[in-house]
Amino acid sequence: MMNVREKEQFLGFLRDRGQRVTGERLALFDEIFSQHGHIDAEELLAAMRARGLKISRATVYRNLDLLVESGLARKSRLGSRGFLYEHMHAGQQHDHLVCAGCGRVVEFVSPGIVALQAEICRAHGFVPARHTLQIAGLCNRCAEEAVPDGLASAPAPGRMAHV
Amino acid sequence: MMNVREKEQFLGFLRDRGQRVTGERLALFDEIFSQHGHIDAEELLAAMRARGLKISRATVYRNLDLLVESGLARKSRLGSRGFLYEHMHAGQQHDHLVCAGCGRVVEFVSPGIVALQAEICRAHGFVPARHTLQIAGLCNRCAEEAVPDGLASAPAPGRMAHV
DNA sequence: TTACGTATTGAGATTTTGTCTCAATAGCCG
DNA sequence: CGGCTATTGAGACAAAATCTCAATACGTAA
Repeated sequence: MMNVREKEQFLGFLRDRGQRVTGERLALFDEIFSQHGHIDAEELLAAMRARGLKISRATVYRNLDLLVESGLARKSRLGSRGFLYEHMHAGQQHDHLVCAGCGRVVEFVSPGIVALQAEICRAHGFVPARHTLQIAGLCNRCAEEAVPDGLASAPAPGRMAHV
Repeated sequence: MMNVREKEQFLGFLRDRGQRVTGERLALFDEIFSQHGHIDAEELLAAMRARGLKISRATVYRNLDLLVESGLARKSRLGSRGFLYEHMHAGQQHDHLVCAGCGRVVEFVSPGIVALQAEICRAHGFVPARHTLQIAGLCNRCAEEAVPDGLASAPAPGRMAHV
């Protein structure tokens, strides 16, 4: 089984707060860690039901928030409506590049932003906790507007990169 | 009258797109430029009605989007629900520092983030357009948890600063 | 292992936020 | 001024998330 470390972190989080380890919580954990990109609560619910699990919408919403509080998931708004969730791995903070044309989301990790965050917080007497950086622009394909067929390769969306 | 330059920009924007200059649009423009911080659509609607203006909710929502398209307003999600709007001054892009304790929002301008945005986009073949950076942390007052009475001064919230 | 107290769940109602409809109104242009 | 049509208003509608409360199941202690 993958995600042993993260699951332990989740169980520890629940124990520390005196909250119960329920079948629904474990199932939701497994589901979000089996998903690759960003996914919304409704899709997550549908995916779990498709696997034969019987779970209520309210439970999914409630426990997604719990996962976010535990630091194992992140809630963000990359589209125009609704929140999207993604699982997190310990200590790994990444940001998003969103194409205004096709909506494609590329994740990236930038040491620069971490330094910048510290600098800005120092200047304003804040203790930094976390940040959200979203850059909107046009991806190579959308920037060329009318792309000639068969010329551009089709790179896999949602890959991770370092800057 | 203030905001002459911005109002001209708005009128020009409408003309360029062949859209009409209506009383409601001008009133919304005046209202959002009379507001200082971030405000949501419902509050804006209430404020306009409190001034004796007769305007519909749909019109406020529609024209807020129009102001955003014109570049004179920005729509963001600083709280947990709903969108907040703020007026913009030509060419000025700022970001937000949000206190996780008291919710106070401090605006800042950072040349560093602009450079970073360009660098990241170059690395991924994106043409940069705009970005949203939100840093969450604890402000000086909240960081001290239990603040001794009368010790801390009460700085005005929502001020603008440069880094 | 069982029994108990209580956190958690499920199903649907409800709230919240924003969009849509379409007849009436009012800009804009000749 | 008069006509064409974008825009507005009022409320219906839709989407997303939260709330309610009885039923269930987790954790603890005997």
